[in-house]
Order: sequence, then structure tokens, then C-alpha cells
Amino acid sequence: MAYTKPGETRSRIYQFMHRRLLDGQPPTIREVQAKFNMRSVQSARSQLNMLVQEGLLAKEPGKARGYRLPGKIRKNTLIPLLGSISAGPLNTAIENIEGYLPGYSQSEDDSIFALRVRGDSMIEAGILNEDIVVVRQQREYSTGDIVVALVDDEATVKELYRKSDKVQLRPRNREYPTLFPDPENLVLLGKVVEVRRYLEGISLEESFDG
Amino acid sequence: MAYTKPGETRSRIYQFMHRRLLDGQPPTIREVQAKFNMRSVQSARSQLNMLVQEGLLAKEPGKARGYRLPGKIRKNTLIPLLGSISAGPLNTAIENIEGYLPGYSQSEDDSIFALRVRGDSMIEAGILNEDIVVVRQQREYSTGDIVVALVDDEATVKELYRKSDKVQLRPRNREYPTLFPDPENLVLLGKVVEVRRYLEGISLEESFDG
DNA sequence: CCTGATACCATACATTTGTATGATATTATG
DNA sequence: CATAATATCATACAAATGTATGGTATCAGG
Repeated sequence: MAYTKPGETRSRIYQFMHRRLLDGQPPTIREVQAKFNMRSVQSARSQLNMLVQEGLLAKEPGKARGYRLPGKIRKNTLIPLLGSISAGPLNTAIENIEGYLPGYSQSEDDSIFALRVRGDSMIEAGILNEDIVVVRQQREYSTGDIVVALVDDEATVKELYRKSDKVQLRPRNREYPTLFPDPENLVLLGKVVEVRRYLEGISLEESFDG
Repeated sequence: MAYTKPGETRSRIYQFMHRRLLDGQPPTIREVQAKFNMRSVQSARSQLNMLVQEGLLAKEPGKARGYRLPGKIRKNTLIPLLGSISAGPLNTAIENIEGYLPGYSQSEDDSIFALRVRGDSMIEAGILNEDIVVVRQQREYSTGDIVVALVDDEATVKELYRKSDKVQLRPRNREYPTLFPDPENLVLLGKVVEVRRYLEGISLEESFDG
């Protein structure tokens, strides 16, 4: 029986592992062995070891199904899609989770959430009614940031403008007026870091209710 | 030591499993045991068993880390973001992966990819230059679908219109003309099911080059 | 308080899975 | 052809992990 050319099997094994790991189903060494019609566990294992050495895979030694994608590869998280945001601290809103969106986890602890946009006040920025915005809470905001602010107990998406100490919340729709909120009462929930629009109905997963 | 109320631990275990499974790292029973400070494997196992019975989890018996999300629950995958799409079958384009986006995988085998939009021909549909569209390949298309078509060896995003046997590709920008492609040469790469816009630079991961 | 249901424990065992050792076959290359 | 590098095999062992048995503790409701 002919051997494969050096590197060829390894490349195919890598693709297989990559797909399986992204799919959330880390295979065992023996599953790789079977997949590639090898007659010895070690055949698969040595290939996997070399992928690890090349830095293309990571592994947790000793653990079953311990192969991972290397750290530099960004991992998936779920971003909570909040229903309606009411007044008060965001903690209370967390109770109101409508579903989850797949997204990047940037750093561990920065809190990110998603919101469905109501209205067309940002239409000229390409944010339409019913679009979903992904929001990251921050301390500092700069002029030009698209932010989610709490105005009159209602969350609203606008573009932030600072002029000296005055703050403006500008819609991106000529038919809407700019807001001049009282800085004392202005609550900024976060900065919009991503806009999403689902063109086909998707049902978001429900959370446990038991 | 007080016991938790009936159902309470189970609920927390479910959330833990849900997150881990979506994260692509199925835990072992003993990892669950440790996570919830149980002193017996069986404590964790019986809870997991009941979650399976309630249909909230699935499992592959005997296999290590064999718990899964039941089929109906949508899974997270990574969607390949293709660089430039050249002519020819899509297979060749797959070689040209620029990175991956976190997204839903609908059914197992439907092939989904993402593309960066060049130009502003769809601006009135809220799709701006540099936006990313998530595309699903299909057999059938209907009028009104936003599709990715291959015209003159270049991928373009347009709205599809059918009138009898004639096909139109309409831009959503009054300054651009409608295309009347020759049905023979029309290649539809897929339907746009999602639009995304990242307002902060993200670096996408690279793929295997060996 | 009584009783069934549920949560939890301790321990042992079986299977799956990772690891190790030592060898042979094939390929690539000068 | 000679040689090194790589691919592959066979087999055994060790660790991780799922499974089973039988019991005790706590909770919930009448």
C-alpha cells in the first residue's frame, strides 16, 4: 500500500480537526485514526503531535478529546439579546434576555450585550428598524461614537457629539432632531461595536425555564 | 450541609452545559461534579441523566464527553469569510479564506460563507461599503431576495427580480443601473441571509497554509 | 409527623481514550 | 544506491471517563 506524500495527510487531518473543533465536537485520536483508515493509533497520534508542534493545534495532555484550536484563534461566545431596556442599572435588564447571538469574546470580562433597534433614527448610518446592535459598555466615549443612551427611561441609539462640556445625541436621519440631554441625567449604556441584520427569521434559543 | 432546592441545581447545571457545549468544549461528568462541588460522580451524573430525560440535553452513551445539545437547538459555527471571489466553482474560492465569523449553523450540510461588500450599490437596503454579508447557497431563489451573483467574474450583491423568464439584478441605489444578465451565464452564489458591520477593527483568524 | 420524591454520597468497576515502546515501509534527495 | 526523514504499523499499558450499586440526607406537601 502506498504511503501518502509527506505533509499531505497532515494537511487533511488538520482540516478535519479544524472543522470538528469549530463544530464543537473534538474527536478522539482513534476517531482520527478511523477517519483516515489507519491501522495504528500511533499513526494518527504522531500526525496530531506534529500539528501541535507546528502550532496549528493545541492540546490538553492526558484529557480525553483534548485537542483544541490554538489560543490565538478567537473563540465564540454568546451575546445576550436583551428585550426591552428599562430604567435602572443594567443588571435588572439582564433578567430580560430574549435570546443569544453568536459572537466574539474579545477580552474575558468586558460586558457585551445586544439590543434590537426600534425606529429609523439612524437610517443614514445604515442602521434600520429592527436591526440588532451589539453594545459594549465603556467608561470613555468619543465624538462620533454610536452609542446607546437611556433617555426618558428608554434606550435609544444615537451618534455622540461633544462640544466642550455639552453633549449632543444626533440621529442620523434629517427628519429627527438632535437631543441635548442634561449631562446629569445622561446614562450611556455603551458603544455600538457591531450592527447585524437577519434577513431570514431566526428563532433565538431559549434559556432554561425549569 | 443544606441541599439545594429541587430543580435548582439542575437548572444551573443546564446553563453550564449549554454554555460549554456552545463553546465547543463538552465537559466530563467529573468536571461537572467539580464545578458544582459535589463529592460523588453519581450526583452529577444523575442530574445530567435527568436533563437528558427532559430532552434538554442529548448524549452519546459510553463516549467520553458525550453530552450534546439536542438537535433542535441551533449550534454555533464559524462562517468562513472569503476574500475575493473569483470565477469558477465556489470550491476554488474556499481556498481563499480570509478569516472566520461566529454564526449559526442552520442545518448540517448547508454551506454558508461570508463576503465583504465592495461598493455602495445596495446602500438603500442598508448595506454599506465594507459591510459583511452572510450567504447561503440555495437551489431556488425568489423575487426580492438579496443575492450574490457572479457577473463578469466578479461577485456582486443585488436584489433579484424575476419576470417570466427574464432575470433582473437590481441595485438599491438610484444612481446605479439594473443588470439584465444572460440567464445562461448567470451564476448565483447564494442568498444573503444576514448583514453585519463591525464598527471596530477586528482581526480575523488565518487558516492553514501547509 | 409521615411519606414520597429529590438531592446527594461512597465505592467499585468497565470502557474509552491517551501514552509509550519498538519496529517496518515508503518517500525524498544527493 | 545510500541515507535521512517521514509515514505507518502492532501491541501493551496507564490514565481519564462513563457506568453501576446501594445507601443516606434533605426537601415538599398532606
